[in-house]
Amino acid sequence: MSTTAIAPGATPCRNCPLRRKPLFLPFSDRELSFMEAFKVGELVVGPNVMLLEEGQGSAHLFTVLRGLGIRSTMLENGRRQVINFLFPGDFVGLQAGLAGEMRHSVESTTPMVLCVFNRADLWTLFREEPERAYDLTWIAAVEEHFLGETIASLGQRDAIERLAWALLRIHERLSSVGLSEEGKVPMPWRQQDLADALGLSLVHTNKTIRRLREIGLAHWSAGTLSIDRERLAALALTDPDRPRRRPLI
Amino acid sequence: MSTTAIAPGATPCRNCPLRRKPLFLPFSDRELSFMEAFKVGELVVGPNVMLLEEGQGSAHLFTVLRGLGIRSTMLENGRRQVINFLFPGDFVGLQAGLAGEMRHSVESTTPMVLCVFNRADLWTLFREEPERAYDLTWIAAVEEHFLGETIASLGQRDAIERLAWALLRIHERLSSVGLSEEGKVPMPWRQQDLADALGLSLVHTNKTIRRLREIGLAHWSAGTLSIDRERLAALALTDPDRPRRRPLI
DNA sequence: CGTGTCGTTGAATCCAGTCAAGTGTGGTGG
DNA sequence: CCACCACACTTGACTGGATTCAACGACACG
Repeated sequence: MSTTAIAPGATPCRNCPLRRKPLFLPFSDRELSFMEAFKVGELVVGPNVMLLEEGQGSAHLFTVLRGLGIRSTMLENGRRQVINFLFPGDFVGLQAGLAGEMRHSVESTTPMVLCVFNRADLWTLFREEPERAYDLTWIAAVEEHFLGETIASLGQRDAIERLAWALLRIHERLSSVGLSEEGKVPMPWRQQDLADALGLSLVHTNKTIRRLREIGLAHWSAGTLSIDRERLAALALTDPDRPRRRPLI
Repeated sequence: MSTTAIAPGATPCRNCPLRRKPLFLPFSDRELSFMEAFKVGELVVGPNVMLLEEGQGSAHLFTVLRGLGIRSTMLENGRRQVINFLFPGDFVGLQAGLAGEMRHSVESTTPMVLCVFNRADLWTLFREEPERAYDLTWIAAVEEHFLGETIASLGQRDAIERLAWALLRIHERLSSVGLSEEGKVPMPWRQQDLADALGLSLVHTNKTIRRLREIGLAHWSAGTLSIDRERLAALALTDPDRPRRRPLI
């Protein structure tokens, strides 16, 4: 069911975040040639494939081109925490790229296509392409912000607020990468995944989702999610129009 | 009671993380001269001073030279989440430095001394000092890892495990920057701060700390903390000797 | 057609939050 | 000097949200 293949010298990463925003803008010729040089290949995997495993080193960094995934860690007591979900445009493996070992696992949920880079090329990037390096750090800082927001949710919101916040965030993120159709977005993860992400039990997650459906705030079935954005945001106590990405310098 | 002062051209940051680890190693002459150039001044503040405020822009980045602080955000429902505690060697404001606006507040707990940088110099850093830029990104990646660990704690550990984990982590961190004396480290934060960091109520935090004291795992009083490291680690379900920082590339 | 996975639902239990009151300490001003 | 207040820390009692246990239905798959 799951296949992996690296296709060296494949087409350049038009969706790659290793450049200035906004997403989906075409690269310049100079950028294209650079990406070609830095890129090692393209990784195509089926669903439910472990891309990076906790505790192991990796010679590669990845950029998600297509598909959705999960970044998670296992605690010493055997419980699983989903750190975040992976969307197209996400960068994966910087930590391992810098520190040399993975502290978390990365696995695909849907089939995925990833852009593969050589870890060893990272230093070259910083030396010869300061703009790219700057963008990379910017991505890390944005990522850090999102993790901070997650911490706030796990620490200070109750179950229904957490669910509202998570579904809203996922819906926004998928819409921003063009995966929304008539307000519906793909939602391929299991309830167990969402429960592990929000620090809730599977049972309570299920019942809370039911509550959201009953009051008409979110419908999630058959791998598809549709929401009442305004009212969900009110419940999540989050300003949905809060600015996220500002101009650099 | 609280004073702030910027002293331009002060002594270079011997404790600054903008360089390769380990901490406390002296800078090379080249590094020193660079730090002198990049550094704008030194910020000295009293306890309980708001250094950066949520929603505001800042022209500066900081490095903690001395003292302890708090990084926190306010949720829309008025509840506070402490993202993390600040120790000597921490870098503050990268997110604002890149995104232009703070999404969280930073305040001092004890008197602090910080190294001040110009946000606008960040791009110069990337262009002219790729090594420093690399180190900066490495710091961001390490920070990201710690936030991931916090997420796992808030999501998957119960109250006593969270406390054990937090006290262990704080003790380790303070020891690593040389603030330990005979196993005792300063612990200037309030129980309310720790509660807000761990997503627990003040009352329950208090009672859990009491439990830890009664079974002899941690003593925290009068701003001083001492722990039984081995048994606390066993309770926190964390391997205390897990390697944290590996060689670069 | 058995098997496994995921989703769903009910009941009982318990951990953690809330409410409320009390202690101790340091600072302030009469 | 002492009354008073502000603040952090304690402690007990009650409540409730979330977990756990358990069972069942739907569906895909070999």
